[in-house]
Amino acid sequence: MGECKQCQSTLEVVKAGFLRGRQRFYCKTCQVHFTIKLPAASPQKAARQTTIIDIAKSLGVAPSTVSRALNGSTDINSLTRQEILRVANEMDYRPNLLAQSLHRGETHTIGVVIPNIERPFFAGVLAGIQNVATEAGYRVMICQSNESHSTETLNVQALVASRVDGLLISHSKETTSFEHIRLQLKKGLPIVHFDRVCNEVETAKVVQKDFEGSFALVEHLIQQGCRRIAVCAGPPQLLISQTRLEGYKAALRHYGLPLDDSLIYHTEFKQSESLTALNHWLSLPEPPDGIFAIHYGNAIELLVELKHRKIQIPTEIAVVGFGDELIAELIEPSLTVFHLFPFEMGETAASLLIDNIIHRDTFSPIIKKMRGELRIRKSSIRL
Amino acid sequence: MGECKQCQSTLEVVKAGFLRGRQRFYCKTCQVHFTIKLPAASPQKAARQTTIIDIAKSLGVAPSTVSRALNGSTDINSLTRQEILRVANEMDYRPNLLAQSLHRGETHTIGVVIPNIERPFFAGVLAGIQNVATEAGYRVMICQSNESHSTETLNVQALVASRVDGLLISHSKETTSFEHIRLQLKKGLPIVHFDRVCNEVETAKVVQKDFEGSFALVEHLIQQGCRRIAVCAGPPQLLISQTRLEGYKAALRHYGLPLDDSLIYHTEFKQSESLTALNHWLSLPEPPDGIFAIHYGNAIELLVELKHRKIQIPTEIAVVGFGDELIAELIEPSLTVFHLFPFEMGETAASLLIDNIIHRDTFSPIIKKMRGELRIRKSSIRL
DNA sequence: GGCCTTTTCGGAAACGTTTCCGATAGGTAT
DNA sequence: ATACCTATCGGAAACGTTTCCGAAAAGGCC
Repeated sequence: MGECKQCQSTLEVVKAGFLRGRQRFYCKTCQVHFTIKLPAASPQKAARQTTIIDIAKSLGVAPSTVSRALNGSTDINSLTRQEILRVANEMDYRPNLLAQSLHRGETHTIGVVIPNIERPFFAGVLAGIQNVATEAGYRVMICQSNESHSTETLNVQALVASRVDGLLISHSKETTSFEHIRLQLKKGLPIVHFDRVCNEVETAKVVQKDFEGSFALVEHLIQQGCRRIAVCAGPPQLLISQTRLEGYKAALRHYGLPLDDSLIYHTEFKQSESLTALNHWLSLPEPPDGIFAIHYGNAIELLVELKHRKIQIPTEIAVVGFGDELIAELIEPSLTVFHLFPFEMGETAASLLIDNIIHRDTFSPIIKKMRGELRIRKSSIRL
Repeated sequence: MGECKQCQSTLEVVKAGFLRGRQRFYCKTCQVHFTIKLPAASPQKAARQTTIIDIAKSLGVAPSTVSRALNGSTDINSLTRQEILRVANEMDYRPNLLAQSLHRGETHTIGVVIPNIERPFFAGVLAGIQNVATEAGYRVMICQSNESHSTETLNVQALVASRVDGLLISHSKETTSFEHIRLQLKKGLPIVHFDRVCNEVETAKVVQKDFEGSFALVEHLIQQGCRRIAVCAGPPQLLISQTRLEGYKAALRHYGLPLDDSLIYHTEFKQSESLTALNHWLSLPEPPDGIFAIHYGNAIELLVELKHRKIQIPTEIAVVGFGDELIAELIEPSLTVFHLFPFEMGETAASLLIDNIIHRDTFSPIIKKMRGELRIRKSSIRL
């Protein structure tokens, strides 16, 4: 029998069931239950970072004093502070950001949700975001939706669980419902949309010149003599696809060209699709003499495929694309594009968000439009 | 005079200095000091996420019970659990990961330090890391060193302050001292190097076939008839530069070709440098008939510049590069490369690290070498 | 010496969660 | 009724910070 904790006697001790695998006892004199402690076996303790308490103990002061010394409070003797700073440095003290964040209720971290980190456009945006965020003392946590709506929702939840101070998001191509955004917005989380934005929720947004860029590209094709201009449109759900398509249509209308639905082909950013699109167009009684690809990836693919089929670019078919990359300049013939500035977009979005975080009250659902410029290259010069 | 908190009388109350701007009093009867509270003004309270305590209160149970219900403990009645889960769902409860991490002493987050997120190679690695990490329930925090040693050190410190469970790092080109790594290693932080590794510290490492790839590329050039092969080497400090240069030298030696130092040109990954390198080589009494660029970026630049100068590729000068990208295939002439698998490298590094985190005890400084393959294209086929 | 002051520090609460430990209520055998 | 048992819950401590509040000490002024 065990020995009672209070009376130290074993006389009136009886068994009293099991608790978490350990025998339980009851002392009738003391009317108290107890169990026998196991010799806790874990000498394998993970090395800890030094804490404020460690410093406090080693100097014989209170933790609050150490905190004051480290945070530059005036409520402290300068000699005490010096000593504390010395010891802190000696012990390589690093404040535990988790504890700080938990206490302050803010993490100084912003969450980013993008479709894919490998796409150069988004990588550029990320670099811009990091640049501004780091400058402002914010960390960045990145998630990829992989173009899946459910993953995007999970991403948002994960970032919210990590208690990010704000969210930057560019939607997946599947996303047509925005409840996951609305829910967090209602809870007061600052959110800024960029590139693939939506009209359904009231957030600050950073967008490209989607309409203007498309208009300029198509206008350029028309000025180069193209009369039947096909468009390789993106996923029809995406707002940017729609806006760019609008720009295309507006240009046709403006120059009095007919709108032919058989020349509009929607793709899902997948490799093979531009080929099926091309096959479709070439099988038409009147094939196109110009192609506008909403997404630069499709433009490159089309260029390669046209070359492969020995179709002359730009004389037989001219090609232009939206968005830019080194490859557009180096491929032959070089590709006419509407050049974007992803880095700047990232910077703009991040500074908008951080502003939004700091001044929660004076928020307005502003929409910022990034600059962009027509870069005319060989794939479209027919005159 | 103020009213004493204890005796509620103002008779024996005297002033007693100022404390944080507020008048302080002393009650002589009660021998107690006190100040008058200001009416705290902050109705503008940031919306809070619902907590376990909120759920507990709304159901009239203890927070520990709610925690048990949410974490699938057996120590709970299934009806109680159902109720708690229902309410939790209703209130859109999300556990505060900060509090969890603080308590558990682990964040389920891994830190990544890379030179630059915009470089396709690193973007690919990142994607691989994210893939494995997400699968294993880990979040990823990314920092860019921008090729600066001091920034890299700051990055490491920031990630440590965030209490990441482990670190993945690819060093900046400036980094020759590894104290920042050694310090964390001593504290027990699991660290895995990838790509730009070093020999100075004992960590697990994931590397490319730097030596073998270089050897294969140079061997290929020799087999194509090249006899004076120049090498556009990277920053001489980087171990991968050294290893790749070794591969180059070994191939020359193996085939009995002389080693000519004037054919070795070190660059710093900057744009203009490949041009100065080219100028240097072309000014030699015996210019090279083949160029091996350690970095694919330089290879592309050289290709463009050679075309620009109307120098025939590969007949006059053949070009090969290390590393691959879409552009290598699409440029004309297409570029012969030693193809790498960045995504797989990221996956390997991440799973190595996570394994290291979970089984801290059975760690060994293993070195994993990724696969790679010679992809022969037009820029080097002379026979 | 009494009154008032400033400087400097310690104690405790709070952030939200998990986990340890014990208490209680209700069993079931003898 | 006694001796044992299980199931289910609450309370409190802990993680590492910051911050609120007050105490102690020491000095100045009349």
